Amino acid sequence: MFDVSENGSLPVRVRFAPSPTGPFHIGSARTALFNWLFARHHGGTFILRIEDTDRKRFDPDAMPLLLDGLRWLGLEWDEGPEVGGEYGPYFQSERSALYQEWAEWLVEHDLAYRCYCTEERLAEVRERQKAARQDPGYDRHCRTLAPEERARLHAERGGEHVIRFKMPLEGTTTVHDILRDDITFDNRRLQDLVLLKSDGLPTYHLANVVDDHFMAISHILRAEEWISSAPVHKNLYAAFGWEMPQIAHLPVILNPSGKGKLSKRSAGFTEGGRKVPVLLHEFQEAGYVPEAIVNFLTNVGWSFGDDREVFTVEETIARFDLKRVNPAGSVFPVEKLDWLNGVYLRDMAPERLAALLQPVFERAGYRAELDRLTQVVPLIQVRIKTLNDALDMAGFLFTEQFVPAPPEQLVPKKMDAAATRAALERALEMLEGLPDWRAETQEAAMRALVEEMGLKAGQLFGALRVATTAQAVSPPLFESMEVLGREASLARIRLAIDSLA
RNA sequence: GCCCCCAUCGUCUAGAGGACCAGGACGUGGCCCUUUCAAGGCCAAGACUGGAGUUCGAAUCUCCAUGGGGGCACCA
Repeated sequence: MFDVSENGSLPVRVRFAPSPTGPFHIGSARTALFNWLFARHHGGTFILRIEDTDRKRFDPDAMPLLLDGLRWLGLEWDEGPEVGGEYGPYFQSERSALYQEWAEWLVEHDLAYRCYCTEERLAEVRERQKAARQDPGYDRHCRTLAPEERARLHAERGGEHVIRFKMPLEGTTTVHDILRDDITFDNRRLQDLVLLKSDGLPTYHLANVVDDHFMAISHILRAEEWISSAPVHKNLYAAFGWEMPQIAHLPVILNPSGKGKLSKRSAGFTEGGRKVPVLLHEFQEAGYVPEAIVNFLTNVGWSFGDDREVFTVEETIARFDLKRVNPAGSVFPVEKLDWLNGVYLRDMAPERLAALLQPVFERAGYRAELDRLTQVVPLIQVRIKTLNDALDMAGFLFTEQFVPAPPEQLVPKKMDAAATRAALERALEMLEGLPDWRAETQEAAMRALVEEMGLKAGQLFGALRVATTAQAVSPPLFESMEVLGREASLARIRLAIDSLA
């Protein structure tokens, strides 16, 4: 039905094919991103296909997480759920008839067979193999059944069976991987994989081949863990007489703190004692922005060139080249994401940052109006690496019930409580008399006071900082006080003076 | 156990036989700036896993070893 003589000249059609079994993992997001970049670079089509053939692991929360996540990252799909397309349906659960039809076709052509083995027998076989130190795998018991025996088993099991692929028993299969060139497998090591499960639904092996064919997929970009089943897929294409898409296996992302690939279980603690986000929504909740995540992800396993680390998606699309993907797995460099996110936050238009900050403050229980946030942004923009950092940095500007710092924290180095109190009293007096509440006006007055009292600027400013913000670290003092407002600032200073009594 | 993939600073990477006593970035350390914290500027330390080949010449090619990773389901 598709006359594909020259695969390389076909229009580029790639798919991201997740299965809705849980939250959206950052590694999957990277696979999606690379597919998307590849499609956009070649002016091709990016397809989203939902591989929901595992009824046991299906998770109803997964779909919204997935779709929202992709959209949040800006990875719009051209065909798939909610947008449709000519090659649908895009849910595998709605394509059962197609898989059954082609599985039967294989059986009819003696390229696959019905297997009646029970799970118990399969487990037994595995046990035996383990005991005998043999390679695990199906023993092909049902591959060569005599017709009578087959009929007997069919009746005995009430017709329940799976369909298995008849792998060639000899020879080798060579798969051409775009990143790794030819990979050759010994067919004797390969399995008679299940194609159609006893519930009538396909396994990945059948579904991906049938769908990729009928959806006219030109290139498969999938994770490295599929390498070992690639030769079976290749044989399946051959059995069907279909041309196999070009294929590239993307490197895995490894766990930052230990061994193995990055997984949900990696969400432990890194050396710095910080929680490592692994799921896309965790990155979102931690206050990372999508542009930073996209930029960050393109730097893992791929590099822009020209010694550049920061670039726009448009630039990435223009340059993206599969051949530059590094086949080696890489540790997830979280610290670099913090830096990059900070870069994006600093370069962002202040209005936009204010808008992004609003929901963050509100979720944290603050009442944060946009115009107020807009005043605050200039004070914190260069000081935050994630949106959430703004909470610690500027929360004091939004609290309705101010909780003062313990009095001992008010006392600067080389001063005692009495001296601090005296300094604050004098400062209060001067601030109260100021003609206006601009930061410059405050600063001029306070610098004069420093002179007058023979203090160091850091001492007075430090005491005022703790008094007005209840923090040892804050945005610049006078700008903070300006935004805080005269009354609130003075009230907090009075509170501090009283606490030093 | 078997099969497969991979291998450059702590980490992410550049490097496709001579331009490399190996470049960039994050992180780290130091200095400058400075009211705290950042940001910014300058500087520094820091790597071709090992061994055999091939070659006039190897981080780059080949082989072996080692190390890391992935896979061996009626999960994807």
